[in-house]
Amino acid sequence: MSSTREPLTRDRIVDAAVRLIEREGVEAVSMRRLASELGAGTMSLYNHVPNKAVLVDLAAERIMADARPYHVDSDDWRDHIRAHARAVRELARRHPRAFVLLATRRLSSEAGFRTIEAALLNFDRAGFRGRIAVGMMRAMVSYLLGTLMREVATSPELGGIALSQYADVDVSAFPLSAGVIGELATYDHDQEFECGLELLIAGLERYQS
Amino acid sequence: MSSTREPLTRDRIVDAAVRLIEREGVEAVSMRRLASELGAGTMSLYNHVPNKAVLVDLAAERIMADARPYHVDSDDWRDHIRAHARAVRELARRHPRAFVLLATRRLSSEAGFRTIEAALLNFDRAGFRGRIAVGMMRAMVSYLLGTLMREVATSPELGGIALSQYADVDVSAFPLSAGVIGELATYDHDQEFECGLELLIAGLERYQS
DNA sequence: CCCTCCTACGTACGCCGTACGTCGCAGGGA
DNA sequence: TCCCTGCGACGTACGGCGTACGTAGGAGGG
Repeated sequence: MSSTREPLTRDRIVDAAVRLIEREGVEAVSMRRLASELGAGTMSLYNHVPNKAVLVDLAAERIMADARPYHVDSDDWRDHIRAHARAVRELARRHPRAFVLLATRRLSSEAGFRTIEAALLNFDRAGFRGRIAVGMMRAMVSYLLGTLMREVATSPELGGIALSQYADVDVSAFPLSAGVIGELATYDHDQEFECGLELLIAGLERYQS
Repeated sequence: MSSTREPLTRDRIVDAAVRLIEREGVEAVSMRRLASELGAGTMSLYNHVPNKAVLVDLAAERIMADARPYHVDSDDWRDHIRAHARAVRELARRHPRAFVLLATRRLSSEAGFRTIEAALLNFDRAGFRGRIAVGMMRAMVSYLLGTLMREVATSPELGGIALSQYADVDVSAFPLSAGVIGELATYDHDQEFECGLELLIAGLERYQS
C-alpha cells in the first residue's frame, strides 16, 4: 500500500505542467489540478516551486528546449535561413497551445541562446555583421512571431472561420476588400508563411552588398 | 440623496473596462472591481453584458476603433506603407497594456475592415493585386504584430532588461552572440521598427516588377 | 537514542465568475 | 385610481483559484 510512490520533484511537476498545457492550454493550469494529477497535495508543490508564475515560466523554457537542430545541404545562406524559419514554425506547430507562452515571454535560457547563435551564423554567412545583423535578425524574429501567432491562434478553431465573421459589415463599402473577399476569408498557412519568408529574403538580398 | 445616479449602460461598462485595462492591464479586470468602480452591484453588470469574456471582447473592439486615419503628402506607395505602419505602431503605443488583446483577437468589426481596405489600397498603388496583395499584406501584418508585441511586452519593465537576464548562461560558448552582446542586451525600438519596415519595403520593391 | 531538518499536507483567507432569487419601481391597461 | 406586468439592481451562495501558515512524520547525523 505504502509503496514508495514517486517523490515529488521540480522536474516531475514541470513535466506535468507541460503536458497539461499541451493538452488543454495555459488557462487550464492550476496548482490544485496539477497536484491532483500528480497524486499529491496541493501545497506540496510549493516545496519545489516558489509560485505558479515561475512554474509556468519553467514550463515555457522546457518547451523552448524542444527546439530541434535542423540540417541543410547547401552553402547558400538563403537555404539556411529558410530552414531555420521552418524549424521555428515546426516548433510552434508541435506546441500550438503553448506558443503564446513562448511569444509572450522573454527567453533567457541556454536554448534561446542556441537559437540566437544559429540565426547570427546564418546572417553572418549572408554578410551581415554587428548591429546590422542584430537588426535583421530581430526583424526576422518579429515576422516569425507574428505569422506563427496568427497561425496557431487561428487553427484550433475549425479551419473555415470564413465569411460568417464578416457577415455583419457591409463589404460593399470597401471595394478593394470586396474584390478579394474570397482570399481574405481563407488561410493557406503553408503558402502564406513561405510568401512572407521569401519577401524578407528578397529584402535581405537587396540590403546585402 | 437619491440623486438620479447615472444608470448602468453597456457603454458605460465597456468604457470603464477600457479605462481599467489601460491603467492596469487585462489581468486587473474583474466583474467585482468594475462594478465597484461604477458604484454598482456586481451582478448588475450582467444585465448589460452576458459574461466577462464578451465584455473583454467589446473593450478590445472599442480600443481597435481608436485607430486613427493617417495622412501623407506623397504619391510614392512606399511613403504610404510607411505611414500606415507607423500609424499602427502609434495605436499600439497608445494602448500598450491592451495591445496583446488586439493581437490575440480576430478582429471582425468595421474598424478592422477600414484598416484592411487602406492597406490594400497601398499595395494596389505598388502594383500588387488579388491574392498576391493579400499575401503581401498578411506578411506586413505579421511583421507589425511581431515587432509591436515585442516592443510593448518589453517596455513596461524598466528600459534596461540588459545583461542580468543573460548572466547565468556561459556566453563564451556562443562566439557570434558574444561579439554583439551589447546590441543583444539593448533595444532601440524606434530604430528597429524602421529597420524591419525598410527591409520589407525593399523586399516588396524586388517583387514588384 | 535524540535532535534537526526537509518534505508532504490540511486548513483558512481573500479573491474570482456567475447562477439564481428577490425586491422595488416605472409604465400601461381597466 | 388601482393593479399588474416587466425590467433593472442587487444579495447570497457555490465552486474554484493562489497561497500564507502551521503541523506532522520520517530520514539522517551526532
